[in-house]
Amino acid sequence: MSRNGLFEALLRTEPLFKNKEVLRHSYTPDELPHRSDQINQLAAILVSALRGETPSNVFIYGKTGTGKTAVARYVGKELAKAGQESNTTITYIYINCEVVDTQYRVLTQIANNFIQSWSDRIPFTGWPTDEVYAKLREKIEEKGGVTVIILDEVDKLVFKSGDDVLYNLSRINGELKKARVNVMGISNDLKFTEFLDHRVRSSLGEEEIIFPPYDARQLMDILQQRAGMSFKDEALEAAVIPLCAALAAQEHGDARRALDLLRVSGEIAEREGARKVGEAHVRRAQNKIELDRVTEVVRTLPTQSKLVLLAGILREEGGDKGLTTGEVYDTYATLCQVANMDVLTQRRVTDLLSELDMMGILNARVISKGRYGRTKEIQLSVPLAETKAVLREDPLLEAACDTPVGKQARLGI
DNA sequence: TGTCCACTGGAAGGGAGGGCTT
DNA sequence: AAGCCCTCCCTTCCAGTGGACA
Repeated sequence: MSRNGLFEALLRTEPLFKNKEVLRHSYTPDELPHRSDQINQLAAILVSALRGETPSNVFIYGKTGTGKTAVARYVGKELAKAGQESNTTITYIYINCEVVDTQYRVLTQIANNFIQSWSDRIPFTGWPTDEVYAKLREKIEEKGGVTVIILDEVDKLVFKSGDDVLYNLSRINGELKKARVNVMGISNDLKFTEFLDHRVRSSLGEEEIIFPPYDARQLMDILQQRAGMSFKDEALEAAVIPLCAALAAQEHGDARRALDLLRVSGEIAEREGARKVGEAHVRRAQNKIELDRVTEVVRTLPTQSKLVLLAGILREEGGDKGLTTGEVYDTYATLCQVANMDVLTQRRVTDLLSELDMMGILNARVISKGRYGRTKEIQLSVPLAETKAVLREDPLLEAACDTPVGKQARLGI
């Protein structure tokens, strides 16, 4: 084959996408279908900023992929735009607390928004926190008007660093003369305010907006809108969008998942050189997304958890069904020796099993076997061969992967 | 009906490691 | 550099338990 031949075939296939970016998470569309209620609610709260008053702080709740971030950013941008037109100073700052997850970094990030020159910026580390806070106050005062701060995934911040940031931000208006600050917290954990100091809770939760999950029909509208922008005409078979919507609706109405499905289906179809995206591509995309998720989770597991998981896999491969904690632990202990790792106590392994259960890698339910005691019945919920292949990538586990266990070991295989 | 198994899962505390302050 | 504090991972200890079996 000539050197050109490698790409020739790929180049000859007609692309199905017009603009793939539209399907990515980072894209904020100009129109948000089925969210006009929430947009209006939020706008009604924030409109007082345009009148020079302090808007109430807001907490926004809703599961992943329900449009919280998109709505908050959209309204924030519109508000800033309206501020410009009416000559009111409105600053809008968006912070994702999964990335910026300490009090120091949040305050620094906000303050640096007001500081243009690099040399005056607050450094990543070094300053005492209250000095950063003082600088932030000074800068907000200098700028004047209303500063809207959006703290996305604020629950991550509170769980990692406590509610000090929220407490400080909720007090800041009392210390400002002309300027005003409004905080908008976004969380997908409905119960998370229980962990907050009551003063913070009452001050930041002045208004609450709930984002319900999308149902299948609403997801279809969203997909339709984005498909029009991202795919070429006639690139999708009629069944594709309803199927993506139905599958995502089963996953608690996650629009992000629906868009992922559509994008991955398109990628698979394109790679195969298909002229249209069909139902089969969506099914394959569904499997691929799920496998990618599992692979990623398993790959980043700590070694001890990997060994516990491997113990389960080897036992199930050997034909053992309905494993108990004791059985998994025995095998785990053997594998530790092979891998030359410390053997943890059974108590600790119980916790690791519970963690794997929570991650959806296995199913552990407590059962009683009467005379023969009470235990967890463990069943893996990931494909054995693929998961084992991921574990084998870890050099520490290579030898352990080929250890005969359970029935096999007894038969001397 | 009582016993007893094989655990479960809470509580408390040790110790390593990282980050911050002095 | 030293000291302090916090977090994470782990151990030890132990009371509690659903249900098969005698």
